[in-house]
Amino acid sequence: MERTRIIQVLKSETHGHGVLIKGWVRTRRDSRDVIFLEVNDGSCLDNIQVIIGEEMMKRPDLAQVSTGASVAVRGTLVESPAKGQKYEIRAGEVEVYGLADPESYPLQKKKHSFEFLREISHLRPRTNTFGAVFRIRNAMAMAIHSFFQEKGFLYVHTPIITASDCEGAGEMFNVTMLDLEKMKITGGKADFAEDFFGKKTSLTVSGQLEGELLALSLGDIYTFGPTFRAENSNTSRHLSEFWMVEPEMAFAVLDDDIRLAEEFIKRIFSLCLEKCGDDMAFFDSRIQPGIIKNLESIIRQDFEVVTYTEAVGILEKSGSAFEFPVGWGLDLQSEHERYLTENHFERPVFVIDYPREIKAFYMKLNDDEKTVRAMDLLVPGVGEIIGGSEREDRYDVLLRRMKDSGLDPDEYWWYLDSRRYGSAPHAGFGLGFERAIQYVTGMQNIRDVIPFPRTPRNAAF
RNA sequence: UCCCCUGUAGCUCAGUCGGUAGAGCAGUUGGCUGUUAACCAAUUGGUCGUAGGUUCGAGUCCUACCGGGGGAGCCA
Repeated sequence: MERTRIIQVLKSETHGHGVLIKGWVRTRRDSRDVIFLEVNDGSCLDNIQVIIGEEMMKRPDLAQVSTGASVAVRGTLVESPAKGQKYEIRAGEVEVYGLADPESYPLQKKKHSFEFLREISHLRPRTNTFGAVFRIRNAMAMAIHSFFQEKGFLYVHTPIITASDCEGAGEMFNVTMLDLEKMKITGGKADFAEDFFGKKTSLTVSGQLEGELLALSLGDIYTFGPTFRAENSNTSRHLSEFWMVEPEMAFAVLDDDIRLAEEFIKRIFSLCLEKCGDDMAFFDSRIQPGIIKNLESIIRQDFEVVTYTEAVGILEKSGSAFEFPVGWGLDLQSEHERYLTENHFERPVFVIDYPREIKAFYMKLNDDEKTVRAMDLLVPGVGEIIGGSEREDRYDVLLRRMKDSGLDPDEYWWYLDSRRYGSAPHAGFGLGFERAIQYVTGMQNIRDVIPFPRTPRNAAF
């Protein structure tokens, strides 16, 4: 007999037939004539109740089965005579794969704090919350792929090891085979010519520059992969290793970028609601009440578009006492972003045309020479979720902007070549995958939406 | 990196004015029971984050360091 996933068993239209399930025991309750096991196999939030009758109760291996043990149960799917569940399995045969010593097994039936569960990241996927989070993570990854694939975007792979000294997005991790221990002892200095690649290399902070090259060859592309930032940020919204989605469109301007971003957000949110109804109901009742309604309203609403200059005007006229100053040329702080999206517009809003001084060198300069064709999507609850721009496609302007930003154009000869030969207008954006998951699930800490988080001083598991 | 809070049993926490360690849960044992946050009774379990200091005496006060949380900056 073949194993059936518990999600399928619980959805059965009929009963009375034989089933084989395999999973991990969530709880065990003993009665005089029967043992009740709640078994979960990760396919869904719900457990299946297994009934072990008198004939097997005395078996020594079954006597030791407790929370955390893994079992296979072959039996008959029957309607449950008691309240609490529609079906249960009357066990005919139970095989114990692995026991879990109750004296040391850290997961209890009660609720644990997320801080504690983070210390046992190797076992936390066995809890309701983390099972649900990782099923949503899967659904969202698939939603991203299906959205872009349906639109004809090519999924491209950009390098993880890069020789670009600075991609303009924070501190980078070095990649080296040099013997650092030896250097420390002898007081020697790193000679990167001697290193594995013959030059200094790092882990990528973004695949965007390479993504642009592929867009300027293949049309519409997207990357979806890990990125690394060696910033010493200790917050609930930053990871040292995180996943990023970066679409890039050739022959596209800022307006196309905005339309793509709006459609993209609406689509991945609705696919999560559609594919993970039970898990979303769990987040709505246990993690963040109202999250489903909130997502549904985002899917329904038209997003607002304002220029940075207009946004600053709104903030100046708001009469709100902000902790940080508001003024043209200053970057918008979290509190300002949240005021715009939560208090003023009460919906997602794109802020465009930022001052060039506070944005990256590759963003296209507007005719006013003061602003660039950047866009940030702000959403209620978290603030910025997407950042993007139309790229500077004029060779001479890009070269000037690069020099002004203190970058060495020789290092980026390959990037500049894309503007020397067949340059074309193009635009794209970046979405932090984990932040999107945080938004959909309502999970407060980004460390709890990735299975094994990497943060400063933390790389266990 | 900065500011604030915090660290006591496996987990969640209490511990008064500085006087020598507590609860609930889980675990263990026994009882009851188609149970479902099961229930009832008994019971094991502690270098109070680490290192100094003040004091007759420190979980409690002081200093430094380490860990965790919240906020900020940077950003995605």
